[in-house]
Amino acid sequence: MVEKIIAPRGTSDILPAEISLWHDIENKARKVLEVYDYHEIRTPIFEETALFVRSLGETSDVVQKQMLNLEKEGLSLRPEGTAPIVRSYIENNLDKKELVSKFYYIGPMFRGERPQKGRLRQFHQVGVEAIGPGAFQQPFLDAEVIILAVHLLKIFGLANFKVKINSLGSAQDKNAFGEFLRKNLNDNRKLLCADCQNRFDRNVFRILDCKNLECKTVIDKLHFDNSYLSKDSRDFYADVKECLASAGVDFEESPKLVRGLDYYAHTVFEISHPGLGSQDALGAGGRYNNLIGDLGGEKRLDMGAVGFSLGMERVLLAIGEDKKIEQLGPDVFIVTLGPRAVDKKAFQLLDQLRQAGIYATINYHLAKLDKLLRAASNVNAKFAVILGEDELSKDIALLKDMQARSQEEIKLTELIKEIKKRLC
RNA sequence: GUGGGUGUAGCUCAGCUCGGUUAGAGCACAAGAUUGUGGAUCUUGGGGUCGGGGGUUCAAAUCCCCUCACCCACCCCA
Repeated sequence: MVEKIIAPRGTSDILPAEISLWHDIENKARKVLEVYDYHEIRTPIFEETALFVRSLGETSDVVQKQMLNLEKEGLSLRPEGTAPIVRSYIENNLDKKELVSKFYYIGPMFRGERPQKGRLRQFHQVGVEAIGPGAFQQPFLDAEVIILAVHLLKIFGLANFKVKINSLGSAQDKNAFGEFLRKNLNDNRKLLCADCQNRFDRNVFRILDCKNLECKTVIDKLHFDNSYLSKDSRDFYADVKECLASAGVDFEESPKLVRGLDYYAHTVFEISHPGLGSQDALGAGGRYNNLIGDLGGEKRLDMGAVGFSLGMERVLLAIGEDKKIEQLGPDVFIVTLGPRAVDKKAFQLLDQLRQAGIYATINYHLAKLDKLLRAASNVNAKFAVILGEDELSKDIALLKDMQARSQEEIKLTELIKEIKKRLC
């Protein structure tokens, strides 16, 4: 007995039956993204491990336990899209070549987590990054990116999602925020769960979205007054909110919103959907000005950068089964009844139809007429062309409209013209 | 990485608690009723390493151990 080889854990095949859903959201996404002046970039699926260690943070869980390393030393499959794009931006000197760099990407990401609903080891993201010097520190870019994310989700047919935003402030403010948390949580430190005891030193922000009930009550007692934000940061945040409001984006301020990746500062946001269960984030993003310098870009240029990514599997989950796009069937299903399964003239006709750009297929096996018509009906064919021995001897075909259930004899020489006419 | 659940026909599942002839149902598929006209009905039929491996037993889908995969939650995140 030969041992069966199965797909690796946490991966799944996207079969032809469901690919139209993917094409649909990819096509819609590309159209909207181009309208917003974002352009596709394709970076490698794997990178130097050091790239992610430096950008995501050595202590982040993604780096510590979720990275899929390749056997070739020092390489890892990309767990996210931002760091590779920043790497490419710097490596290709785009900061010197263009004032404005607005990228989008669509593709697979990899994380070695235990699979769950809405969480795979190979998953797909569509995301954007807007990077540039000087002017790119404007708050309208934060707003633009959030508006774009919302626009995409709406175009995908989603409505029931929630946008939460927060500001972590500048790098200094973020430190102050951390101090603020440590100071105010210190008295109740013993009430926190074991995980949070750990987080207190390692990454105090993570305590804010702990699901433990004890921790939640402690956190709810905290009073967030943005006092740790500088005046500039507060103004910046206010501008972002104003832009969003005037664009009609329905958002909710969430002072407890923090992100797990180290590189975020200033604006952070997250879009969640109630139908997704425990992994309810459709997408998330924020501002990461410092990452460019941290990865070796020129600090003197005072870079600005902001972006987001959406999880495509989660988008599809949210869209739900009921929205399944109907499979488009062939325009023409040729039914041949000759002694051999496929008659030569029928095959020629098939080829001519295809050359004319008409979606056509044929029965490749010999069967009775009723079975073949049933087959044509099962694949949603618009027309059946019946070519039996009678028809072939007279150089005609029976053109059958599958929906109207009507049929008529057409000369073979005029068949393609007639089909074209009817398809219009 | 931790906890719980599930795995039986192409699909959805029953059977397992309490071991016992040839492991079932619905849907799907195939043949026929209808020798060249599709979505209905009826009849008949093909299909199974019971996830995999090991153990207990006269006997295992059923009990025990190991393992793999999926699902849900934790963790983390898209």
